[in-house]
Amino acid sequence: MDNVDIARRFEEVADLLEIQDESPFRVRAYRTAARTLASFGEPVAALVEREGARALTGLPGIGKDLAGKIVELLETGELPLLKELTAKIPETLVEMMRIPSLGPKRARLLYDTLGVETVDELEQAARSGRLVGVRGFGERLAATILDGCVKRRATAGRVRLADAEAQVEPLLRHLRGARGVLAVEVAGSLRRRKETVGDVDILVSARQGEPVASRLFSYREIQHELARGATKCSVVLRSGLQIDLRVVPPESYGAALHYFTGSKAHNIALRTLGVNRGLKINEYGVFQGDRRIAGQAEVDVFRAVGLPWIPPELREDAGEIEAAREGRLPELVEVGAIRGDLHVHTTYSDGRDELAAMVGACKARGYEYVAITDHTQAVRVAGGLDASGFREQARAIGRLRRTIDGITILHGAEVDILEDGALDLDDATLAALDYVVASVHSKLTMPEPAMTRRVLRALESPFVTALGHPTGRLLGKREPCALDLPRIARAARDVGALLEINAQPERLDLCDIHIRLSREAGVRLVVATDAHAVGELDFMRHGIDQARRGWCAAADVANTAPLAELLELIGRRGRAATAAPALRPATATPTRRRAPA
DNA sequence: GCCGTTTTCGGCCCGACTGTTTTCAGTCG
Repeated sequence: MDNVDIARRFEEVADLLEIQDESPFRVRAYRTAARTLASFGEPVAALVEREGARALTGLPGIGKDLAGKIVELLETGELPLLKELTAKIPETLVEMMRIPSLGPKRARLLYDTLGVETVDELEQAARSGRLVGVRGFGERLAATILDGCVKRRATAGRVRLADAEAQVEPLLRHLRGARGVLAVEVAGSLRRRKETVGDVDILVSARQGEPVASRLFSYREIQHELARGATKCSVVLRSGLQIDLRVVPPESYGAALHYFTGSKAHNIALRTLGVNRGLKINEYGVFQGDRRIAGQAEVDVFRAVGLPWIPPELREDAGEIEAAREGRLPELVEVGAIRGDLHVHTTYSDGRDELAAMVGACKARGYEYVAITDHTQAVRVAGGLDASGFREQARAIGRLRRTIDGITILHGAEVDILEDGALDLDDATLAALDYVVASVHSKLTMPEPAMTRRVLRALESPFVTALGHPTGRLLGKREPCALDLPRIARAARDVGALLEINAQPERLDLCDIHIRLSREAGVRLVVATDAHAVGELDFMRHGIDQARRGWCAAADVANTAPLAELLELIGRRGRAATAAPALRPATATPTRRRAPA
């Protein structure tokens, strides 16, 4: 039972308590504890073993009672409270509660009056008209609920960040055309760069709300309206994405931006700081009595409670407020700091663009280096290379190095980690490469101990530079494989291997929590696109978003280093001596090659 | 259920909007 498992149990308890109309503060206590656990870098089991159960009460939001429940879960894997709660009401009500407009109260009411227990039953009840007539339910609410059931089936609730962003850009441009608009900005989880978003919050600064609302409702992609108020509107786009729009006057814009960026937990924590200073913080400003003392700029809201500005990516109430107070906020890595892409495919395997095109595109981006990392043969669908294939590619890269200057080409591979942890390429071939990404592509459902052993064995190879897309997850499609990530991180640190933050929008693997945990374990990370075409080199920014959510500074990311430093870094592995000849042409100064035209 | 430079008891963030109901509860962020 790891931290995330325990956190999940606590969330379940919170949901069930809420449905049973328990004290909202008790509910919140479980949610706070769940968040603390989910983002805690070390397994709590290890903490308990080392310092005893009492140490748990040192964690934020965990007191004597919850510490006891954690220990109980660690020892027995069971939580009697959870059993007690599910004996009283079905767990499936929790799913029902996720339907928009249905909360704990209404879910409970429908269960009590109609015996509705699941989302499917809810949908049937809505279709048959049985909802109307239940106290507090009219035609409109029934229709909204039915719509929510259908949508839930279609989208499973959340949209990938990159997809949401692509839909929002044109809408933002549309809104900027409204009369009297001073500023338009995205807030919410999109601004926090969360990997998936439930809906999109847009904030507009303007004196008058009505022209902005009219402008919104004239947008052609709108499917239907959910709410239309003087300062707050909600619509659903044809794609199913929900947009919430808020209009505030300029003197409140900063406060509103902070407010609607969230996260909710971060806001609560910040407001509590305000309360302690006799301040009231809401979306209109920071108030001392009736007097507004801040609100125009976001930074002033933080200043009012004695904090520096905190980047949106960190606002999860996961230690950022404490770090800000103590001056420990990291200076987050930016996409402009990236000096090269270290995971790139070409037509040698399953890439869609030729070697020269990929290298040229990297050079055009201003990169100092690129690692060409085609698949090995185990990945048959990808047309992976064998040893002779890599020798042939090496010759092609050699020729290209003589004709292109200004960028250093590292010859690499994305070598498959086989079922037993062996690598899909012989040592001699691996030794001739400059950069080796080792990745799992098959048998992703192995149990955790076996999968962990498999990856640990791969990391033992002195030729492995980085572990590629470590958990193999595909957002919304495939769960991460069972892997003892903290252990992998420690092993990577000990052997000097890098952990990859794969920037493919559907991977974003590692996730934010694992990145932070790895960083804190002292592992160096690498943000790489895994590009299979020139256009995918743009994915770098998605990987950087993820790195920032994981508290990474530039120094935590290997490919922000200049070439010489990078080579030193990856050369720390045992293969430095053998790899040196292969690197020599790559490190030659550009002036020794082609003369400038 | 947590927490404490107001406190070990009594607080616990704050407001907009909807739909339903005749003054407000529920939901949402």
